[in-house]
This record gives sequence, C-alpha cells and structure tokens, in this order.
Amino acid sequence: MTTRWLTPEEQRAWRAYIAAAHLLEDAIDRQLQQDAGMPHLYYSILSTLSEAPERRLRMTDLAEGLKITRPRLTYAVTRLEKDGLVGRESCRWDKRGSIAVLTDEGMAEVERAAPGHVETVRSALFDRLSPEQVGQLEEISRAIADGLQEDTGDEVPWRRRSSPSCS
Amino acid sequence: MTTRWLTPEEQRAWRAYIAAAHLLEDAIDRQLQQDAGMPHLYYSILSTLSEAPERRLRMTDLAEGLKITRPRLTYAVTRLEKDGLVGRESCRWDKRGSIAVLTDEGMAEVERAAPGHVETVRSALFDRLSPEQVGQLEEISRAIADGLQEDTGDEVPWRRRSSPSCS
DNA sequence: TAGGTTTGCTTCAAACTTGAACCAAGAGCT
DNA sequence: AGCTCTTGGTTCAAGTTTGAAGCAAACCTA
Repeated sequence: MTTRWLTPEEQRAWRAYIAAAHLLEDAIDRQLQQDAGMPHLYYSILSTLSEAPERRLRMTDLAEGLKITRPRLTYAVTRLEKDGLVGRESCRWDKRGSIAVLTDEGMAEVERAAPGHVETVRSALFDRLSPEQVGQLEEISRAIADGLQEDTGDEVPWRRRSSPSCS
Repeated sequence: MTTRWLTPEEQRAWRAYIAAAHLLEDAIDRQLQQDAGMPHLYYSILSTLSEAPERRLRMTDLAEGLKITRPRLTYAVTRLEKDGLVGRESCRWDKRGSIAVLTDEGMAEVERAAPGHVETVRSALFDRLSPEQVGQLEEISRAIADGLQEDTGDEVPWRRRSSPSCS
C-alpha cells in the first residue's frame, strides 16, 4: 500500500506539537532542577506517591501510572532513596514485590517544591490557553493515550493487583 | 502571593497530556529505533536537513529549529557523521561556523525510513483525531511555544544569520 | 508436587542528555 | 591596532535512559 503522507495541516500540527513539547518539557525540567534539584519525572514520582493511599505504591503500578519503563523507575527510585525522599518496603503477600514509600522528608520536599512547579505549569501552559482549549487538550491527550494503550491494554479489572498498602 | 493551584479540569488535562506525551514519544522512538536504528530526534535532524536548501544548515539554526540544546545537537551530529549520514563543512564567511550537510546516503536513509515513520505518526495520532482536533492541537501547540519563546525570543529579522548555503 | 512458564523487579553495558567550562573567531569600542 | 565582550561550537564529567539479561518468587498444569 502506498504511504498516506501527512496533509499540510497535519504536518503543521505535528511540527508545532513537537516544538511545543520540547520547549515545555525543557522549561519544566529546568525549573524543577533549579528549585528542587531533580528532573520532572522524579518530582512526578514523589507527587504520585504523595497522593497514594498510605503514600505507598508498588513499583509496577507506579511505572504504569507514569507510563515509564520499569528500569527507569528503578533507577529513579534508587536515587530518590539515596536522597532520603522515598523508601522501599517489601510486600509481604508477594515476596517479589517492592513498594515505594514516600518518607516524611519526601512529603516535605513535594510540599516545598509544589508552588514553584505549579506556577511554572500555569505560566507556561494554562495561562496561555482558553478554558475550551484546556478541554480540547484533555480530549486530544486521551484519544492519543487510549489509542496507544489498547494494544498493551491490561484492562482486566479482575486479576487485580494486591492492595495498595500491601500490609 | 498565595499559589494558584490547578483547577480539577487543569489537573486532568495536565495529567492526560503528560501520559500521552510519554506514550507517543515512546511509540515513535521505538518504531524508529527498530526500523532505522536511531531515535526520533536523530531522524528529525536528517529530515530537517533534507528539506533545507542544498540540504545544509548551520548547527545553531538546526538546534534552534528543533528546539534542542547545542551540545545535544553536536553529539547527535557526531554520531550521524560516524554513520555516514551527514557531513560537516566549515563556513567560509564565519570561520567559527560549522555546517551540517545531509549526505546522499543520509537522504536515502530518510526516504527509506519515512513511510514507516509517517505511518506510526498517523496511526498513533492523526487517525485518532478529528480534523477539528488537528487544528486545535496546532493552535494549542503554538500558544505554548510562543509563550515559551518570547523570553528567549531572538525575533529580530534584521541581524539575520548567514545564508543557509554559506558557500 | 515437579516442571515449565510468567511476573516483578533489578542489574548491566551502551547510548544519550545536561550544564558548566572551554576555545577560537567575530564585533564593538577607543 | 589593542581590549573587551559576545557568539558559534565543542568538550567534559556527571547524570539519566534504554533494551537486553538475569534472578527469584508466583502461577500453572499435569
């Protein structure tokens, strides 16, 4: 089958998206690196844990939630552990399992860094968009994510993982 | 001033965006790595050069166009040069300058890899979006990019760089 | 309950990215 | 010309990411 090339509109959209994505991720990484000494992903890990029940999550769940590979998460958590911001516990129900726990220090760090981070996200993104555009962005993002996950889609509600606290 | 936290809509949009961006970039990187043995950025470099006049561009212009840092570009071009896909020329008007040139082999490689890449972009992104959404995505991306560039904005049409070909 | 497969996570080497430091060449004074 | 400041590009060390192994604990299925 002959290639369906991108239309001019699609090309423009694609290039604009790539550029914006680079610029945005850079801006956010830079701000967090400055202000909290860690890249965006690491902050996301802390932030995700801070909202989880008992501030703890299994590695795999964390990786899945953040859409990153497990080796990447392992590396990140190892560093955050060295910094004293997270700890690891083993799961007593599944001895293979490893659970990341946000320490008090980690929680404090999230709370300290959050305002600056939010301010950056706001000024770089939401201050530039109309409320309709915010909705559109969500729609578009979901469409993309849904499409890319349906292949890998472990959407099996039964066979659920162990309880979050796992304790 | 007290932090203006994200509204629930903004939070949803932000998270959806982060997830989609990760998934999309991963999918594209994976495909290109498989099919062309290089990450997305490297392909973008080749692709950008392929459309430039005389297939050549100054390093700084290339870095600016792709919104990446110069060290990153230097590293990438060094590798692509080792692979024989690009070459470097020095600019005779500005002896500091370095110009990346797409080789014939590089051009062939872009042409070989393009269909698969486009197919991936299409199936991951554009097949999922309505024409209106494509327009919205472009708008949103431009709003973000414009906002983030106005600080750094070298939007000075005079004081232009040397001619693209620089020869 | 033994054997084979899958799952959860880590480890490893190689590739990539980052920010600071560096160097040489242009530009703007005086 | 000489001096300084900026610009274009690379280099370097430290940090991060990747994909392929590796390993042990579950999960079959017989």
